[in-house]
Amino acid sequence: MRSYGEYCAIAKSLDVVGDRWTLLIVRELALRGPSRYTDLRGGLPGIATNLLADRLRELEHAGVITREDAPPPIATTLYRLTPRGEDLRPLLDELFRWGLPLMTEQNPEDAVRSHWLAGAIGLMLTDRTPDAPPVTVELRTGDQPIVIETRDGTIHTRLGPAESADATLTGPPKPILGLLLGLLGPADAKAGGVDFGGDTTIIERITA
Amino acid sequence: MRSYGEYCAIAKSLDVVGDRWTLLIVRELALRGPSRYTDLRGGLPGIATNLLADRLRELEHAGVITREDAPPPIATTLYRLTPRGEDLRPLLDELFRWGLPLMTEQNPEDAVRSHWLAGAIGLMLTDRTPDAPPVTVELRTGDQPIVIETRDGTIHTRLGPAESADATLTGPPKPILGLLLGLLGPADAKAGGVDFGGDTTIIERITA
DNA sequence: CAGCATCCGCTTTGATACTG
DNA sequence: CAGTATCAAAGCGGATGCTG
Repeated sequence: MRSYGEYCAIAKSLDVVGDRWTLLIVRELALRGPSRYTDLRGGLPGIATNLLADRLRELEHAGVITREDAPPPIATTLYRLTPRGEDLRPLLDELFRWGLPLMTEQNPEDAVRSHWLAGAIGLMLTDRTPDAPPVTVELRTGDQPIVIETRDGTIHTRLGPAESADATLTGPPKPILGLLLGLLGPADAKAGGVDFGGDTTIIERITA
Repeated sequence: MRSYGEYCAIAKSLDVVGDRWTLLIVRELALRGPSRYTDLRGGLPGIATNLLADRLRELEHAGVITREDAPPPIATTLYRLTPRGEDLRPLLDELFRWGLPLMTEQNPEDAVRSHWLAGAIGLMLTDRTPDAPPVTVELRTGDQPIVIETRDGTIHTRLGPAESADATLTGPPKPILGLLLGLLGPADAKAGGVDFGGDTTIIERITA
């Protein structure tokens, strides 16, 4: 990207991370941790491969990421956020918060990746009864299951199946999100295609 | 900008405000309040006028800004942030914070506008002795003076000359910023071209 | 297969000129 | 003042090819 040529902190930030795809690459590294080139591409559907290579170079040059050889026996290079790159997390959080209302419009051709939802869900849920025993909810939507766990009154999310879920939600991402956000009641969510499993009262405990 | 086509809140935010110039237009409206087309152009040196017109249309369509006729006798239209647009302020703040370290590099051809600095300076200064009598500092840099005032222990900034400043700093923006950020001592700031006026001990009171 | 580089058609941007 | 019109240059998306 051409520099804006402004002596302004906001413009200088955008000089570095304002390019198309750049912040989404940072998002991938923030959500997945150190990643291979191919995994990044999988999380950025539609990016041209040369563009990904260009952006990674620029981000490395700007001190936002580093490339490193993975420890043996894995023969690949990993891309990782530097501390300066980690400092972008609050910015990603703000983008997430501002964009959340837009999630009510799901374009049919929108790609869905569970890890996009997982990392963000923790930002919007709270455990209403933190002193009650911890619970586990599994969301079955997107390309892999999402596990929501309460620990010490805070919400944690991770990918992959739960060993034992107290409740499960299965269905399209939009009504599941609507339910968790408190925009949809259980009846509306069911009508939207969500299947409830296990102890459904738990859902109320963690919805916003 | 083409949509990223991702069912992800961050990507959906960027679908709306990720275009080149878009967030800088929001910055202008956030810093200046309701503005005329020509004033926006003045705060966005280098933007092509057709592009500004395009972006304003898109932002209006996205519900981020509104255009309205100014009250008589002024015959012009004003652009103003909607509440949804105001919600972008925390995002601008994060961009500002992340970009602040980049302000140590000032490209000689970087444009300087006082209002870019003024709105942001309040984010980084604190009054260390809030119980002491309020003070006023005037910065003479950029295209117009900046007034820093302490009120009730918090820092306020505005543009335009101060009626009576307790201290003044005159010179190039970079060393003035370095001084206020605590990166430069008074001697270094002087060496960088900063002229001190009035009671310079006040500067220490408000530097980060 | 992972990790790019090259090429090509298309879209977006930047610069300038022009108009109500 | 507040834009629209035009056009060259840069950037992007998609396909393909190369290298360890």
